[in-house]
Amino acid sequence: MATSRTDPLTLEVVELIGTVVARYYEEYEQAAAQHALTGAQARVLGLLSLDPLPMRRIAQKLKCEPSNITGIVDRLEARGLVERRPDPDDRRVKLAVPTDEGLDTARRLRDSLDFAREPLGELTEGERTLLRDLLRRMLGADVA
Amino acid sequence: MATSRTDPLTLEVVELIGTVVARYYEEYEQAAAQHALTGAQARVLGLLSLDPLPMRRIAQKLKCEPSNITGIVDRLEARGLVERRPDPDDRRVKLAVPTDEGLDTARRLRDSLDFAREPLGELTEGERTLLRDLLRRMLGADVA
DNA sequence: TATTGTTATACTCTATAACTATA
DNA sequence: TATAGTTATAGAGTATAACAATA
Repeated sequence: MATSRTDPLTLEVVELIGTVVARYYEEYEQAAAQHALTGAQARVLGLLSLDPLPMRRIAQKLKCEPSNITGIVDRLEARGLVERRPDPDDRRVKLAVPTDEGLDTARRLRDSLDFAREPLGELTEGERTLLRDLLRRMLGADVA
Repeated sequence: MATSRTDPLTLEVVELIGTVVARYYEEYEQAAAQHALTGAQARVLGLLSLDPLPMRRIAQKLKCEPSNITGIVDRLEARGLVERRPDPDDRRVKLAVPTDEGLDTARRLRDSLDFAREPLGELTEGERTLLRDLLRRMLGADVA
């Protein structure tokens, strides 16, 4: 475990990252609302648009209790964006699968997420490369 | 308004930032929970620990409706972490002021927020300076 | 017996609208 | 009239515990 740093430079970087986080979150919620989705619904739909998943796996990805996913998928299913399908290999499992409309909504949601694309326009290609490498190193094994 | 970029490099940086945001949020909620606070309560307490504020100003800072702040401050007040004080200049206004215990809790909360301090340990001082400058440029006027 | 998904419950956060006390 | 804070209400997310179906 690395020693915590409290020098002014590190504290400023932490504060800057906090600002990025706040702005990203805010813009994500706004983008979701523009598609009449809550943040949680948008996150689940975005996840399923990459790959259909059993209910339990969704909870693991979102780091919440499986019982919560029931309601979120209920609401996405009522909107016609997601379907529950039985898993032929294990009849206990239900796969949550996006419908065509769900995939389309997920795609438009991604396109409307201008955050960090617009601010990144302030940087040159070389600077974006530098930023990418620094973030990769910061995040370590997770993105290796 | 800058043109949105969809080149692979920019998309990767956006995804990396998304990872940072998810991890930061998760760790913030955990740190709050360790002090028996919700995320919203921790954010309000952290804000007030810098500067006591009228209820309405808290809502503006958190970008939510003023009616929500009533309940959050109610719960912080019930815990003895915050007090409502009348504003002598305008008797409509109530100032939310952290108690000594509230200030102490806010300080310990900040100390336990190791996020972005620990991962930043992976970077040299020169790299942290570089990251700081890139984030400043990205965020533009907000942090000028 | 263990696991998957669900239900039931309680709490918190959120927005909206109506209310009160001041200004 | 306008503003600050509150209350009332309804919807959504969250964790916990108990349950049915299946493994």
